[in-house]
Amino acid sequence: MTKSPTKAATAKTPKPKPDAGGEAAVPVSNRAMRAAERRDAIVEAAMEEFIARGFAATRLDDIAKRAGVAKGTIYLHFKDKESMFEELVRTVIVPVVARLNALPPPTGSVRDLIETFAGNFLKEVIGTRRGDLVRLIVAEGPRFPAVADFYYREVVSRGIAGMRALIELGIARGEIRERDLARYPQILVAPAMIAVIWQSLFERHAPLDAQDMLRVHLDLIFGERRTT
Amino acid sequence: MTKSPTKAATAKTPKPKPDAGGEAAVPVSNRAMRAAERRDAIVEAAMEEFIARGFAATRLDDIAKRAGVAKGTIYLHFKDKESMFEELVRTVIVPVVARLNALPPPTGSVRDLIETFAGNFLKEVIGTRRGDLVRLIVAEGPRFPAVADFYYREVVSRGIAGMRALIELGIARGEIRERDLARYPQILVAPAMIAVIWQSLFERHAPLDAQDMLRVHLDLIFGERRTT
DNA sequence: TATTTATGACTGACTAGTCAGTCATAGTCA
DNA sequence: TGACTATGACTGACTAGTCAGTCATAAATA
Repeated sequence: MTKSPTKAATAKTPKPKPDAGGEAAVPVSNRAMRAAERRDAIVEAAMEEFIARGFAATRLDDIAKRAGVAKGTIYLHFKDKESMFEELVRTVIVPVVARLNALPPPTGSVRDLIETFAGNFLKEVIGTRRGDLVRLIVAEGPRFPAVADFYYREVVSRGIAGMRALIELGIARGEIRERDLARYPQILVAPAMIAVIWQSLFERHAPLDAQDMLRVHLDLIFGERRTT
Repeated sequence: MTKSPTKAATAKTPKPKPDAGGEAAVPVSNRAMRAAERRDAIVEAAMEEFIARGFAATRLDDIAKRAGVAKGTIYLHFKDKESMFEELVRTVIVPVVARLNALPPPTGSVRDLIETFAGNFLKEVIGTRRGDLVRLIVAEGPRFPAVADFYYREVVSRGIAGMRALIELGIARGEIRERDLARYPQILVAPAMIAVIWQSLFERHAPLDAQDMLRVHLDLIFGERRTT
């Protein structure tokens, strides 16, 4: 994504930048647009590299090369490697949170709600780049309190609160038996997190059918299986 | 640190005198003994540093200093930084696995067995150095296939197999309703893993009563709470 | 042309790994 | 037993290399 067809071809390109055809929308100045494009390319490249090598072992030269940009350009957008990492996490996570917040169409049973949510999670996180980001946060969190704080505030605490609300609704409606579950929404989420980590580490040893696993887990919580 | 004669300054063994006689059994030569001691000191120091900083950001100089040893000494025991890391993981994990293998005294209900197991896990892993090691493996696994392989082979696959056996026993005895659980022992273990990670990352934001959480989870699996 | 933006060669700090030399200990002999 | 030699564990200064961050210069843009 954002691979932006153009500049990708190394900085070498003499820039056949005719823009003749009218390049569609040019909302901001052409210049600002290209700058934003570059920033995105850098973020994407950095994400790739950080996930693959971790913070300390990632070289800015590699990020620059992958982004098709000179190293100095990175410093036009970010103060240093560390703050780049922190901003990166924010940049990638914020839209996901926004999407999840706009989720619940209050229809059907609580189980349906949660199942929909799990489906989205499955599609959008487990086994994707974003899943790897989660693993990266787990990995680097202790060395980046700012990242851990941010992640807790924006993702974990909200997620826990949302899940708790759903659980309480489920209890009130009689869908969920175990009343103590509301005290530990982590239990509801745990298998999904495990699936994320499993895919990163052990997929090649023993592939995991995350979807099916989550279904079994929901059966456990909501009682007997609902007829599919 | 002042090279002076008593460089042994580390807590490790002032060892002012070899005292030939006393010391009951001195099976190996004094020399070999001290070498082994040093190796242990290095392993311990390396564990500390790797957990705190991750593989790439850890300096061998720091490990040496913490172990009270010169840098060159490390290379008498390990080929290089990478294989030191790998051996370290083995060294720390093997005894734990050994202990777990010698565990189940086949008494009581399946729930009792699992509860005992969870209690041990709580005491020995969650919130301890070993828990941090687990997080470290999650963090570095993708960059150290050898470590991930080892961990999968020695810990994960055995743990999953063991849990599956317990679950099947529980189903056979009618203690566990959800038959599909046997296909995903991960579900049984997930909250414990989450607890490990939570303690590492979010304890200061929101402390987690892991013991209580695991109890609730078992209630979920085994049906109504058993009278404590 | 003047100004803004991008480049990449360069620098300086830092570190994994080496190795010639030291010295406590084990071994040998008178 | 005491003296003398051999061993090899240990040391730490050093080398060769790496990489984050800088900045003079070039390119693009207005």
